[in-house]
Amino acid sequence: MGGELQLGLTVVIVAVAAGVPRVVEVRSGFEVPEALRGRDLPPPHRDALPGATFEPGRFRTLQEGVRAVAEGLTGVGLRYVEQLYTFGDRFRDPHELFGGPRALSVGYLALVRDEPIGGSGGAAWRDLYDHFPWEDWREERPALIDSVIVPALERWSAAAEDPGTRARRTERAQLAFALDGAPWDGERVLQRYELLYEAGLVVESHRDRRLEALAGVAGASAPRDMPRALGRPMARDGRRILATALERLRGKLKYRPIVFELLPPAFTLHRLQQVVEALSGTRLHKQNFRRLMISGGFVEPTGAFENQTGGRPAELYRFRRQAVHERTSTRAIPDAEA
Amino acid sequence: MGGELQLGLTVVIVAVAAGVPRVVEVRSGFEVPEALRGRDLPPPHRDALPGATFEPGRFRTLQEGVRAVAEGLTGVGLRYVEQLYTFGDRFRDPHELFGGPRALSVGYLALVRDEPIGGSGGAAWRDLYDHFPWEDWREERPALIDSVIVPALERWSAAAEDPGTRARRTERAQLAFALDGAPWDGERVLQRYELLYEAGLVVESHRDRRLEALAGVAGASAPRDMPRALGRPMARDGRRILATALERLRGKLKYRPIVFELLPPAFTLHRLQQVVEALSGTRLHKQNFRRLMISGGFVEPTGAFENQTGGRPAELYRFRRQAVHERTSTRAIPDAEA
DNA sequence: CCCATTTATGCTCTTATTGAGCAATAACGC
DNA sequence: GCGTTATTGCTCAATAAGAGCATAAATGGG
Repeated sequence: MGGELQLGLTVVIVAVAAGVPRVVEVRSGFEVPEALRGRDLPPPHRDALPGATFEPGRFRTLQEGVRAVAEGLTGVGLRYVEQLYTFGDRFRDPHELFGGPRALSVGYLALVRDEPIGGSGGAAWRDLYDHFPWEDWREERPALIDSVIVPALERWSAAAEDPGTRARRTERAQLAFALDGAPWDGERVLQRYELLYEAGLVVESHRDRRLEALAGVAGASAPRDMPRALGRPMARDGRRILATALERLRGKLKYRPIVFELLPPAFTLHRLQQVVEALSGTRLHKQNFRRLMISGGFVEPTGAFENQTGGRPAELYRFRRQAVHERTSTRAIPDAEA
Repeated sequence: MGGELQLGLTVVIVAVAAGVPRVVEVRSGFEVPEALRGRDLPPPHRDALPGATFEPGRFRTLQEGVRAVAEGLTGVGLRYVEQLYTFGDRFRDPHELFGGPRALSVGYLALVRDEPIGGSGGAAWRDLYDHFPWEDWREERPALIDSVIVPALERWSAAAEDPGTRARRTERAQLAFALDGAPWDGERVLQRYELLYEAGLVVESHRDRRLEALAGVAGASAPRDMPRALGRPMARDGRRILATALERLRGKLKYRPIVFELLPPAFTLHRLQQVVEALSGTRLHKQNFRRLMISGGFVEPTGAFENQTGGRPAELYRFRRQAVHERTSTRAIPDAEA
């Protein structure tokens, strides 16, 4: 009852450039299996997260493997690395459908400073919110929530035969997208992605169902309707891993001073706030943000000033590493504005 | 450069019985390798966490595998399952030292109600704090911290030749055990265990170094001194996984209503508080705890009463599942008493 | 039956945190 | 000089949270 097993490492490498949260991506190496050439295959998605098969003999720890993969690919030094989750659902890699080994992957989150990618592997930065347009609330409530998501989720709920299922779907939709008047919870990134996946609102869901049908998985049938697909898709379960990373990042931001790993040694408080906002996807109250950073002991002034601000020059601050210890209050960033 | 790879699942199954937090353990199946019979091997530790090799063909998800392992072994239904971490450090399984495959394991946390174990696999409950006596602050600051840990950590710091290392060790010790007057942080369970491991205060650290020396790992030498060992050891990296589980559990307790998975459908507020205290390892202010539970909407009265309390009868409450949604305030339990 | 004991429950008081906004400061370009 | 832009300082109110006092409702011993 064994079957083959393959363990991969996948890294979500995040930086923030001028208010844009970005992720390192590579071209997907997916190849259409021999037996299916010419058939009605879904087009392979080209964006993929960088990763590699874990070589047991080569690294003492998984994290060493991650660093080697990521730094080799991008030439950028990882300033923070954290294990996210191990993704092991069957068929997460389409090759499994055609006799390939069961492919598990350990996902990692890595933070880097905003630097150009030096590697030669065809890696490039991309705006994180290209994949999750509904997650960026900095300007305003994203329009596609009301114009596309809500109606589609309502149709999806209504489509369930069983009233119990119907109620559960409605409730999940309300919870994930704060439709019941509750405030938006920026952290539920994965919950939202999975809901959209199940409701058939992201292309991957159709791709996977079609592949399963082609591979002859019991009970699988190619979906007929193809509603408007949301966000830029990724190969395999890349977007699920990315959603996990964003969720973790948003959560951690709140009580651990990890933003600073994304910034140069000296920065203005405005720049710092911009980075936080880019990742949390919300706007913050400027004065309160400053108060928390300073009185919380996270930063200290350098004495130097930045005068390209367009207004009054802003003082440059540096991160106080000791702040990690003092930890008087737990919070590391304030709540979003109402 | 491949080498073999083996993926295991390991489960930390937690319940609370009458104020005692307990974990399911099995007898370790470690066997002394042929080549080393009769040599000066460290005695194998008998307590082990339940687990099994993951069979790729058999389960659709890792979590299904975990449920099968855990419920098959104990006969107890898992009420909550969460992936913890994937442990992949080289030599976490001693067999690797003697030519065995690289053994990774995906660790899971599972919560169950306090029930007798029905399985036939030799599984049994054990007090969690047998393994971490320094983590239980319910009665008072554990005496062994001042009598054993602090002096030993001071010796360990002083033993470093390099002044930088010395300073770093001192700082880590202060941070982990709150020696600088900072309040005890119950969540740093893993940090503390790893510190004690590095400082040679838990037997596993000596065991591992002896094994590595026997297996001829470069740079490894059997330790000479054997200071007082703290807490009950476990096979392999069981205690590291257990520490990870306790840390996660303590953290999650604070902002997610998962305590209720450990309780019967109806319970007194006192019982609820006991369970939280057992896991957090601290005492809570009774009135404030009640206030938070009730005003936070986590519980509602059933109307029935419990009169075996020894004093005034206590009302029985039940968990309000909807509380998960309302989530007005984030907190799910108050801070510890000062 | 009264009373000490025990545990549950209700309520107040004080302080710290935090959301929100007003106002002043210090640069720039015309 | 003056409008513009952005930084910085400060106040105020609402809320959450820590701590303790007081009362209620059971038990058991004299």
